Amino acid sequence: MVGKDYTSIQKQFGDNLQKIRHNKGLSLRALAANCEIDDSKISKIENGKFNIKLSTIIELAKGLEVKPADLLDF
Amino acid sequence: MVGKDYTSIQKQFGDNLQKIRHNKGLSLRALAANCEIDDSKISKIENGKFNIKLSTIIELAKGLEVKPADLLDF
DNA sequence: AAATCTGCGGTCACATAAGACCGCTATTTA
DNA sequence: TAAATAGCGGTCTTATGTGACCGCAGATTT
Repeated sequence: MVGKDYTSIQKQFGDNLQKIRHNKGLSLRALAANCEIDDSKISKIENGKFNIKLSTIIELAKGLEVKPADLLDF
Repeated sequence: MVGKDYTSIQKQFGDNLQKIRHNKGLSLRALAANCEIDDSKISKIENGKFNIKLSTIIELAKGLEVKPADLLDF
């Protein structure tokens, strides 16, 4: 373990992402189709397994049709 | 060039970051001291040279005393 | 029962952010 | 005029996110 642990933030982000996706009534594969991100990866993100990059946040927001800032509103 | 190009989004993020930093009257080194991120790296981020991770967005927000979402509000 | 959908876990090569440095050029100030 | 201060560019190693896959269990639909 070299750096700090960010799994808590990753989980918060993931929970928020999943909540928004459910609100939009989208399945993992449906969202995946909208944003060119593999569905298994979105699953991992929702479960707090990744410290994703800015570009991925942008893509997810696009696929969900929300503002990028909304994904960080938690 | 393997993936998409996100420099435009990186630049927008960087501009926004710099604007907020200036609003707070902080120098690169002052902000760096607040968030444990090297000042030269913050400079590069502000100039759109990095596709930073979620954890870095969180750290910058902490150092600037703003909400993470504010950094994506552009 | 069979087909489909949904969420999720794992693999592997590759690209790149992170982290910790150094040092230069201006500009400001003591 | 010397010394901080501010912005920025470059280097090197290491850690890890990305992208593209595969396959499975459980629920739902036909």
